[in-house]
Amino acid sequence: MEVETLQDAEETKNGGNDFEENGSLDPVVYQLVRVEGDGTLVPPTEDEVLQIEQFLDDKVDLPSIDDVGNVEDFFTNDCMLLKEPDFEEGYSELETNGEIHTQQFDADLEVDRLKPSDDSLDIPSKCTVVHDHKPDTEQGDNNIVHQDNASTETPKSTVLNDSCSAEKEKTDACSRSVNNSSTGPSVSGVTSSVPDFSILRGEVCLDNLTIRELQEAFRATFGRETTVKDKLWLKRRITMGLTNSCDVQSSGCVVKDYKIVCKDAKYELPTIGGIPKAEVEATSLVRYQVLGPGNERDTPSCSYYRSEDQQRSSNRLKGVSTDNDESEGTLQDEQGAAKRLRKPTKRYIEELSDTETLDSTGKLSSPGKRVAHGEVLLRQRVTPLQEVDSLSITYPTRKDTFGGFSVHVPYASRMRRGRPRRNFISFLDDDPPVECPEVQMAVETMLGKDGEHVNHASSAVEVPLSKNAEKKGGHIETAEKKGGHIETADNKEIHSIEPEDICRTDAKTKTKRGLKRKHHRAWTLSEVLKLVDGVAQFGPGKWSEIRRLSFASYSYRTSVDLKDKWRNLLRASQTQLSPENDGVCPRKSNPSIIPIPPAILLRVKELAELQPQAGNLAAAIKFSGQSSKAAQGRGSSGFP
DNA sequence: CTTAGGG
DNA sequence: CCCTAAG
Repeated sequence: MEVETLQDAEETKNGGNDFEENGSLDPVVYQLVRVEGDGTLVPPTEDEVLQIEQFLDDKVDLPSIDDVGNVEDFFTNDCMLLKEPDFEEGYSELETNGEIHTQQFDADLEVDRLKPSDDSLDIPSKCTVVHDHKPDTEQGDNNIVHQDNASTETPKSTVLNDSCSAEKEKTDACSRSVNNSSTGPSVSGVTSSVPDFSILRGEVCLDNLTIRELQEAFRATFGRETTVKDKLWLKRRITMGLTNSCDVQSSGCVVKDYKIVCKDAKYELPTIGGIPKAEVEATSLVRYQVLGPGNERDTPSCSYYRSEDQQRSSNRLKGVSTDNDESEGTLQDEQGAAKRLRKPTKRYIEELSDTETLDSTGKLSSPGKRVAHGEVLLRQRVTPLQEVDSLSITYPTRKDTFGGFSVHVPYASRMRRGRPRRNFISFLDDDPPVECPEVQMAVETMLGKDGEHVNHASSAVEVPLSKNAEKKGGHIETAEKKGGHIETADNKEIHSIEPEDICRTDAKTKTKRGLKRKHHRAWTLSEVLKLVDGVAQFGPGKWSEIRRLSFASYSYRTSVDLKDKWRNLLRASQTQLSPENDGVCPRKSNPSIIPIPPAILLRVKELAELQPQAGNLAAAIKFSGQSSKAAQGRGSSGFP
């Protein structure tokens, strides 16, 4: 089920939350259990709970999700959701409830959107008002249109699988340029591989755009093409993408510098706090999209780029007036001084000596280059107890016993950190034995004990920004306040092995760190947006502030997380927007990763350039990793 | 405890 | 994400 469909369902009904309002909600409680081969039921491990719990706080804001099929998938595996009263009806119940709940969490989205960033206010739990401004005529229209588009547009998988559909989309683009005779003034017939971000620059009323321009805007927004020719749909999608909200007006929205400004100025996206960004945009955009790195004027030598990307950034920081043609050494010294000096960590030292013995060719002088090497070493340490050859894929497995059965399970996914599978009946009957503190928290907040947090918790339903498209399980939320306890699951993950996990698992056992690794939570679009806005407000480095004010509702994001994510965003904005990559996912065009919308990356880039400029010059941002790669621009044969 | 950086 | 160093 796609988001817009759900949303429309809610729009037409507009009363999807009624049952929630009057509190007559049927307190159906789902419990997660594992079904064994003999039909016995076994309580979940903590891991499984965690997997499910993840969807508690994740909220859907991505344009496309696969739900229905996954729900079915979910039941084909060894986990299922049981309706507490009589789990025999679990299946049908889930389906109906699934719809209800999706509607509901759609409403929760609204809560989230309406929520002031400081999170200090109590938000009314219903937001039916939100949809009132939508003309009724449009609602019906939308319903039809959306269904239509769902089938005409490239399959949903393309949303999640950008690279694989690249070819197809290109052909689509070709045929489109033939079929579509509409003349877009600024959009050339040639579908360049680089999205035309300029379509969103300045003040553009989406209503005035042609279909093709809308498509281009869509592309600039989502980083992928679309063949949808429906204006309404396109406008809504673009607006949704730019506002990161499902609640958008179908018309009357004006794009102003990548952000949606509604005509009635009723709401406006959080802006980069008062910072004049127009000119920066102009320069940075042009440079990256059109000129490319190799075309910066005052940088004639190629070695300049190859040497340090931070130099480029520092130059950009200084604006157009890069009269600062200092030598590399000078710049590096400058930045080296700005950087906090730090002596190697113990672990690092250990690794150094370790690799020294293992591999004399290890470059001790350049620790940064040793990353790949280190990973290899880690992998080599994996010593699976057993290996089971299944379908030509060899998974490291270990033996485990489920209720008397001895089976092989993937090594990584069977870190049983949960309770033993005893006392199953009481598990169903008693209060949900919440072991994970996060789940505990979520449940508590949903129970309404903490009035301030109730809405936050229920509004924190979002689809991860990047998830494994091919093997994602269902995720339908059942967030209820009345003791409802949410279970969704990503079943397939149970059967798949993330190499990373193997490494981690092994590393943990090796190092005997009993500490539980924090449950991985993919960053969602809205989280990223919040982060970006936070940085815009408080500046980079004020992570605790950002966390307190912008991430009050996301208890699981620490300031370190924010910092890390920002670092990644910087890298992404560096890599993903560079002309060489043609906007394609850098990492082997990994299909499982939904690229961060270019619009957001642009903001990141702007901030990265703006902030240090405001502060001191030497505080240039250091880009690492791909920076040298990204900097190795090819020819200066610019773009049209 | 917070931030910065390397892993 | 984790870990550690430095404030």
